[in-house]
Amino acid sequence: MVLNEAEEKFISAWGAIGTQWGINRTMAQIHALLLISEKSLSAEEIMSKLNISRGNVNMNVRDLMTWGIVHKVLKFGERKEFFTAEKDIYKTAIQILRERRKRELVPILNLLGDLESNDISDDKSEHFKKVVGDIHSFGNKTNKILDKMSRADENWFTGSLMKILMTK
Amino acid sequence: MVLNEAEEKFISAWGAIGTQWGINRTMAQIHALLLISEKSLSAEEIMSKLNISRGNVNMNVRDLMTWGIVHKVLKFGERKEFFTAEKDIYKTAIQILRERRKRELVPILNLLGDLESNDISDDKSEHFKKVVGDIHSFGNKTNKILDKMSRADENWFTGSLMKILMTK
DNA sequence: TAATGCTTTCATAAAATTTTGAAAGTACAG
DNA sequence: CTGTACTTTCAAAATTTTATGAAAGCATTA
Repeated sequence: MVLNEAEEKFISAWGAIGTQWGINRTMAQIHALLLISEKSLSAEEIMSKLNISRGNVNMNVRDLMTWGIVHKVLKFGERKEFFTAEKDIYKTAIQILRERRKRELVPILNLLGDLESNDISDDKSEHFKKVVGDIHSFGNKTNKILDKMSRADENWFTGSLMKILMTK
Repeated sequence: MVLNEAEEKFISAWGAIGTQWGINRTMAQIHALLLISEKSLSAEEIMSKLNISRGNVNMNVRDLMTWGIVHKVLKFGERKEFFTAEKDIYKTAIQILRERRKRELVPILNLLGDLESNDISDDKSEHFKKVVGDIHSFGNKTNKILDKMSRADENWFTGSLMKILMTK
């Protein structure tokens, strides 16, 4: 149960990219492994292919499931649980976009709103208000765009948006 | 030389968001501090406002400069160096987009290309080839879109793109 | 009910990242 | 050239994050 060179390179690269984007390496590697596995894998198999502990697999697989890009698969007659990754890369990307928007962008927009409305402090300078206002406004626009994008279909993304951009 | 409550909240939040996106907390906080400082600040001032060491300031400020979102300011008659952040949040976002594309997306596209062309390993399955191919193709499209976007002007982003998306 | 086969938890260990601060480096002024 | 006012470096310390694995939990089967 060993990975070949190409598979290893792919998994390593996925892990490295994940790290740069604030995702823990092992979680990204499990995702990569499940992507390139045609069949769903058991915890046992993930452990042995990536050489990691049971607890580590359990935690990271569950985390991947909260992102909605890995799913549990139950096989008839098998007591064990198996896991599989969404294989459509477009769907995967949209799902990550959607989750990050919800988990990270929305909360900071709320905070910026608070900073603007609440009179937390009297000595807020005009400059501070402007910076916060600008970021809030830009963030709101981005939020709307991402929200729409996450509802658009793939054809729109690779077709219309591409054309609009490329003919500019 | 103390920050008020609103300023502290803003800086903390910026640091927290940075962390989630793979940027070290202090670096993000220095950026936030420079954003809300109308005047450029010396290393000394950053140290005392954020309560961090000289070395830490030096390393992170230099890193922020490599991202092109913080700049050195020299004042006549002053031996000291001062630092300032780009205050236009749109320009800042585009600059970060541009750098991440260059530093992170381009290298992974190169690797995916290698995995496809080189015969690194004989036993590459059809499924593996498909996954790598799909990701490569999606990555290439995204790369082109981001490249174009990073050249577009703000009006296009907040005007045209918005309209296109909102009327869908 | 007890044994079995598996999943989950979580305190502790290990690893990775970040921070410190003293020493070395640099450049300018006198 | 020497002193001064700064900046930079980097080994070691502190902190944060991640991983381990044994024990507890939970169904199912005998």
